[in-house]
Amino acid sequence: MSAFPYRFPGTVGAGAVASDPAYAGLAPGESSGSVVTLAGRVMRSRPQGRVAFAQLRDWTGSIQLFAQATSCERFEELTRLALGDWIGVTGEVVRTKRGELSVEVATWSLLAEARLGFGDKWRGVQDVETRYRQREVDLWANESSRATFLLRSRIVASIRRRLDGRGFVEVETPILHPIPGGAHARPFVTHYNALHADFYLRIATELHLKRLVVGGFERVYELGRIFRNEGLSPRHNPEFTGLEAYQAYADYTDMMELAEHLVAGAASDVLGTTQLTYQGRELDLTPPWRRATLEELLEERTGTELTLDMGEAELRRRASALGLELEVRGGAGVVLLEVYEKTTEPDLWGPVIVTDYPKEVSPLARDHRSRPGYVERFEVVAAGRELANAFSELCDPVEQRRRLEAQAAEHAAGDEEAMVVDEDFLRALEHGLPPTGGIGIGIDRVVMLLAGASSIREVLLFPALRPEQA
RNA sequence: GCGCCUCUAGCUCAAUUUGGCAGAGCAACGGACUCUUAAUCCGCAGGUUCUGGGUUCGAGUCCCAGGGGGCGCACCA
Repeated sequence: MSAFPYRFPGTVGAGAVASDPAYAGLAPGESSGSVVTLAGRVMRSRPQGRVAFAQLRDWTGSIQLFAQATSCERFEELTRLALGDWIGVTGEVVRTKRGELSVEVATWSLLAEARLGFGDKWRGVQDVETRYRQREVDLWANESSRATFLLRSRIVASIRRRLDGRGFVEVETPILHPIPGGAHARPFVTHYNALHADFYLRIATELHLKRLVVGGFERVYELGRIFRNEGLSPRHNPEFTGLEAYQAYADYTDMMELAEHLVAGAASDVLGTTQLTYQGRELDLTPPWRRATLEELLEERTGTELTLDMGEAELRRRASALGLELEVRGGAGVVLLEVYEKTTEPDLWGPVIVTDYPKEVSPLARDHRSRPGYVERFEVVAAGRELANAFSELCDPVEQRRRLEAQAAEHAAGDEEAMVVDEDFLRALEHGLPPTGGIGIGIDRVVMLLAGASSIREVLLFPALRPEQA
């Protein structure tokens, strides 16, 4: 039997009481006459003989507790609480003689003990390993961490609200895929015992979502976890949150506007502005964002003209002249993209909408309506990082089969990240995919930008880490 | 996978270039205090210096191996 209560109903937020305008006019030493009930952790304790002060913190904020030996039940016991103990209190809202709005404790209950501490009361917990492995400690010890994750939640809510507001329907598609598809990445493999078959954790939601557009879901999105079997870095986690949205009767130019609407909209929803500072540098997300072709940006950055038309040999020659050692195999499109990613993308502060990618590196995007060899695709780059990837979707089942078979040949030749042929997807296209625009947005990276985080681990509650050995 | 950096009390950090008794603040614990704000004051404890070897009269410090973490590279079209 535990001495702790099973419930403690009727609480209001500490932050709400602290900022309630009803108490703003309360003079030092004055009582409000209103009694409130709160619960949270004791994060500071300043017993002082026959009176005592403490800070009570819950997830809405904190407020000072005030107690007098003459009016507070079990006063001595209250002053001996450990920092971090959970308590529930009831008392009158007062302002102390020194002017601090407080709740004068009349009755209280111990809800749970904290047997371990929450770090240095001034500096918190700085050790990043502890902060990642024991996030529950980090959230109490470091106010900025708590703020970041509350911000993340609001960003995700903002994006959902804006998509819902435009008539998009949220769906959930399988995470376990019999064959991986929709992106160029190595998958995690798992085994399904009942089917005696290996399955793959999804590397994208693309193919199922397009099948839903075929099924008549004209505006559809999924916001969920994607898994890629890749290395860890400050910008990569093996599981991350992706948004993919598909809109029938739209093309990639519509997706550009949607990207601006969602990202700039989230900024203004959660920060109240689209002009921010990231890593000490100004970043203005106010739409419209600059639009430029990949080749324009390449030439701006390198001072060298590099186009698909000049062919693989010439592109490789010019890349060498720029001092690049390319190890990629592939044609002109692969080389062009590689040079762009090595020389230009990391220095694009943006935000900029980078358009018109080589068809060779975009097996799911529709041919450009006026530029042979290119597809109607763009990426949004901000702070040197890719935030979004979008295209006019390839609708032609015959062309799509050709592209996937080419991918499958690459896969068979040893490229583990190349796609394989997904017959279910191709059959769906045979039923007719209308003109459709699609976009994928890396939610973690958007959160990083808006939260000012330099590492993706700062915006993931439980980032991937090596298991500790005994 | 490779390179560089890093690991000291529960937390935050010291420990004389160039090896010489491992320390402080906070937290905890005991006490004082009727308005504190990182409360203050008195007292008392607190260590496998990441692990295992080695060099040395002597290692937190130097060397080797291993582990965790950070950053960079690779990977991530």
